[in-house]
Amino acid sequence: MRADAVAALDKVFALAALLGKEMQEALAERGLTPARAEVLFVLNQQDAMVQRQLSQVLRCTPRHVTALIDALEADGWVTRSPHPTDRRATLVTLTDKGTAAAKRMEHERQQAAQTLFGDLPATDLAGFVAVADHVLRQVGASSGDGAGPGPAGAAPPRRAGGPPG
Amino acid sequence: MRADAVAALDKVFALAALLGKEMQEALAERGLTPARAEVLFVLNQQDAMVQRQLSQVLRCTPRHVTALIDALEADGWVTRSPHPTDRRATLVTLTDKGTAAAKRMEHERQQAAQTLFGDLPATDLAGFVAVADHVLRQVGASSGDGAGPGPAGAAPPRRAGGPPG
DNA sequence: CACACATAGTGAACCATATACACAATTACT
DNA sequence: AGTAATTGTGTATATGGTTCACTATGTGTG
Repeated sequence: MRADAVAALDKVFALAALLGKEMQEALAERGLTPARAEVLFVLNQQDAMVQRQLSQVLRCTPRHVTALIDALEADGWVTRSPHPTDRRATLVTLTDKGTAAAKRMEHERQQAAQTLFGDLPATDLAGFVAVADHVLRQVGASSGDGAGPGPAGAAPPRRAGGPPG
Repeated sequence: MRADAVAALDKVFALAALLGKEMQEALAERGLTPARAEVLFVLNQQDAMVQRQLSQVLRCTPRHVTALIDALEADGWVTRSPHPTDRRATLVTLTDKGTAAAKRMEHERQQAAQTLFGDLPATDLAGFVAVADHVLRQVGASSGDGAGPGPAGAAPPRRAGGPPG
């Protein structure tokens, strides 16, 4: 039983919790939520989408897309328009406000990456990413083999600082 | 503008998303949710707590604790009992079922850590944790200085595999 | 003792994320 | 023409949260 492995797992969740909270607060200042911001992000990459497409890209139900677009449309981030050929479908397009927000967020994402990782040696960063990739592979492998219930209590200390042991 | 920094940030979020999803599914199989599981986790560490204490440890509102305990009590994970001296307060105690679940989750958390990180050299792991710590410090520093809006669009690719550039 | 004030839990109402099911309109296929 | 698939959405539900108001207590002060 390696204690450093447990510490590493705790660290990942501490990081996720802190970054997630930070991001959420920054979004809230703009009147956005994570889920809605992601819609803007996706629409900024592949302009104008039908809701069905969005539900596939976002990996959520079509029903939830309806709700997200309802909210985004109400606040003027996107507009709904009829599909030119398919009268069942609805096209979702970013407004100017939505486009500006998406571009700003994309820029700030890269800026944040520089702030957080920018002053680290390239080798350290490469090592970090290599370990992360290793773990990502392990997750995929252990979840697909049908052996056991998986890491049920993996991340109890969701609020940074937890018990590092 | 370092591209590897952006890639590293993406990796962190990919990791968080995947592990989080994995954990949530494992908990669901036991009839638990992340928030409720955390209550069991906390109660297993510091046995028997008053709800007010719980709200402080969990960093949520007392009202939400009421809701969480309602759900946990309904499913037999915990019991409410009157505080011996303070008639306003309510003591929350793990049932046998709750204790067993908490211990099992704690065990599986350590097991998961071994699976995910166990076969990595100690030096790699130490480097990983060092980078994570560095980032945690950076987050704390950049959020407290009141300069700018923070990483608004830091983690759009919440569903693994996003655009690594 | 009486009164003011703080504390503990909760009802009511609300928002965000997300799901399943049912259903009407429309399109595609036979 | 008729059946099957597709698209969006109404309704209901679960989870994670919050704020506000209110009751029942405890605590401290004059």
